Amino acid sequence: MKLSTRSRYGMNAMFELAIRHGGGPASIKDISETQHIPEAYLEQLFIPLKKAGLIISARGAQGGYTLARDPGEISIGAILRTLEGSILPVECLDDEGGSCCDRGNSCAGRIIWEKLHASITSVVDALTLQDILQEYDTRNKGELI
Amino acid sequence: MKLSTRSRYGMNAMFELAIRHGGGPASIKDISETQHIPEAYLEQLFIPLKKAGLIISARGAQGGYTLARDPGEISIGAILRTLEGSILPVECLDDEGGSCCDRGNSCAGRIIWEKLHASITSVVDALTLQDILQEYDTRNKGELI
DNA sequence: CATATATCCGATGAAACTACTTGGAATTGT
DNA sequence: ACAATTCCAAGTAGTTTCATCGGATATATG
Repeated sequence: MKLSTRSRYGMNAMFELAIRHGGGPASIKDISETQHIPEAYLEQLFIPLKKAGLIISARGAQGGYTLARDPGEISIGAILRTLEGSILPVECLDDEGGSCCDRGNSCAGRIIWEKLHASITSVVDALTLQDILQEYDTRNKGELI
Repeated sequence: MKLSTRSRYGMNAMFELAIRHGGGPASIKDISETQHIPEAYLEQLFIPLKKAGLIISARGAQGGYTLARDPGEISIGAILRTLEGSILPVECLDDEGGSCCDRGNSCAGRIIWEKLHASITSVVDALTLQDILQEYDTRNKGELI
């Protein structure tokens, strides 16, 4: 029931890439400094994000990472699923013969989870980096930087 | 992003108590057998649930546990919060001076979390054990027990 | 070409957490 | 008295999380 450090770091890194979108590639060093993420750790987080096709890398000097698509086309859900693994690990699913409890096929956990999962996915899949960017701008408007 | 075993066990145990509500107290032994929860482990889960005032215990022979209120008055949210600890552990909160990143007060993780949290709580706080009971009955209607 | 700058890659390690166990003391219905 | 049952405080094995380290590989730039 909480955002792991992994997700938070990864999320913030993606957010940072969104902010810099349009400029050149951003290096791990730059991102980790701005977002206060351990350099070597962030490197690891970028591996699955790259594999998932959410970011693109450029090796060598002046290299770094870029969003693979516009911020409006990358959903928070996609990022979260990539970092966190599947968002729906109810072990109590598809067990043949109600092995979950002795009370038939539908245990409480399953019923609850289904409702919870539907709610969570509807939120994170509808939300894009662009939305976060916008909200961020709104909030920091007028604040002392 | 998943229901821990702890939550699932605790949830199912509470569900079991809801089913038995109105009858006498149910012992840990009975519950753990029906719901396939390790006995000694369930014992531990009941401690916080009792402290939170969600269940009542009766010691001695023929003792056991009972829901403290009617199933309709116990929300899934209350149970989850009790078992899981606070549902809102964004470390990146109330840090003075934007220590989260160098980009002002509102980091991406925070914005996302707030939306996610609002969505989750609205679901789990509106849902009661009674609702689960009902859904459970509906689903298992006509099924071979 | 040489070099500094980066990503890539695989292994390793410490700390925290999770799931579960153990052993026994205290309480209470029969 | 006795058996059933909650209460309580540690302890433990396994997993996961959060990293770190060392070096190989690629590439702009001078």
